[in-house]
Amino acid sequence: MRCLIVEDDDTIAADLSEALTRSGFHVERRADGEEAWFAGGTEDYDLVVLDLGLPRMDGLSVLKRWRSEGLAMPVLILTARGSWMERVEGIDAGADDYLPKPFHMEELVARARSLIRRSTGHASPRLAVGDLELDTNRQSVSVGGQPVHLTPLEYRLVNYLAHAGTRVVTPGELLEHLYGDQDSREANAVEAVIARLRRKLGHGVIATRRGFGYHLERG
Amino acid sequence: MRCLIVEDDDTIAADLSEALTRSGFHVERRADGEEAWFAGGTEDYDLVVLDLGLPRMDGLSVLKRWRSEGLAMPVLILTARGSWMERVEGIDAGADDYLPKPFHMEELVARARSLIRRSTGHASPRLAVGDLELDTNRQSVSVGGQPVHLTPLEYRLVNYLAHAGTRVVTPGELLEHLYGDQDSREANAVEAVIARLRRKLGHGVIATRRGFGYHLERG
DNA sequence: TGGCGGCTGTCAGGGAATTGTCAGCGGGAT
DNA sequence: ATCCCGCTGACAATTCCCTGACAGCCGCCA
Repeated sequence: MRCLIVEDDDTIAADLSEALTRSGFHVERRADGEEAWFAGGTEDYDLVVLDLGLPRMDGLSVLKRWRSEGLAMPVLILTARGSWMERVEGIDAGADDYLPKPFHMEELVARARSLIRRSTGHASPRLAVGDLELDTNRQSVSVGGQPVHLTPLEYRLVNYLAHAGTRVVTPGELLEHLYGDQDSREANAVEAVIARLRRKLGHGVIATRRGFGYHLERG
Repeated sequence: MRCLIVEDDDTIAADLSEALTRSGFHVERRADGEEAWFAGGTEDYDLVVLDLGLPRMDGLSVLKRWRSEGLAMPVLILTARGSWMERVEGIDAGADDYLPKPFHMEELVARARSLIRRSTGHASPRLAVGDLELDTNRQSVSVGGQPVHLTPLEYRLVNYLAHAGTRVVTPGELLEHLYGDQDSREANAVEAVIARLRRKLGHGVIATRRGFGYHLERG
């Protein structure tokens, strides 16, 4: 984990650096706002600890500029004790956390870890088999990078096939999973959906094993 | 956004409720730990505000139980002033934030919004999806630079969609997060709001995925 | 207190997308 | 060659969604 400390006071910076290093961060430090802004935009940090009172460009401006440039790394700001307005401003500017000075190093480290924990794990769950890509979060499907519009039933079928990987799935299995079996459709229903899917996805995606069932074509 | 307040003091709870409601949350409240634990496990909240001193089960235990059950919603705990040990414990138990009592409502609201941002993967308080721009600090919405006047309910819906990015949101999800589902509206209520929104925002902003739900149009 | 206006839930009608069924066709397997 | 399984286009029923109208509710102001 790579951490940027933005702090003009040498003593505090050294303490921060030591505590964070000890808990496993690779630490870099900038002492003024402009340098900090540049570093944050150029390098890729997992966490920024930002003091608000800085030479050349104050912390809030640095933060706002980062956010308006679309930089999303977690930022923990250090504020003066008791000045809650400052904290509100910081949060409104896009800070993820603040810590009033003076603070205990244990607390800083705890919050740093908490921020890291939060910021990771926002990946959207995706499945890919061959040319087919399926984003289960957005419930969208694409083939060779091209998004394809699917109806709910079509999506459910592809979803099931994708979860099966390249295993062969029988029509009966599909019937059961698409309709839940209580009101049974004619067996042909599945074939019809498959046909519509092939028209949309192209004919190289869903393969038929005559007598057995269907499976997705491996890449 | 749906928020659970866990607080045994009626006055504080009422103040919290009012402030959060005003800034666009649907608020529910529980007064003791056990009820809170149950509600948190049963319903789907976007945020929990948790007091530590509670009847029947204390706040930290509630929080730990939630986390051990795999519930990941953001939790903001209210702690006694100055007891930093309590704060560290809270964070270790899985809290995402804390606020020492007494506090200013503005700060609570700012932190609540910040937590929502973080949990939905947004850094800036200004969300932009396609032509739509939403300022969570000012609770204002504009399309293509033109400010649009929205009613509270309309704002809450757009707010929820914007935090979801371009993910497809089902009507049921909207129903739950806008109203909570204790008093369930007819499903049509959501459609009605969507229709009114489209009249105001234009018809290229909110897209329908028939059979799935709604999502904002990407830029 | 009473009227007024804004907000929001409900209802009913209509239009469009979705999907099950059917019948005919084609192509592999034996 | 023949049989059978599976494919496909057409069609109809159904489901889903949009919209305008209306009414209840609440807060505001005279």
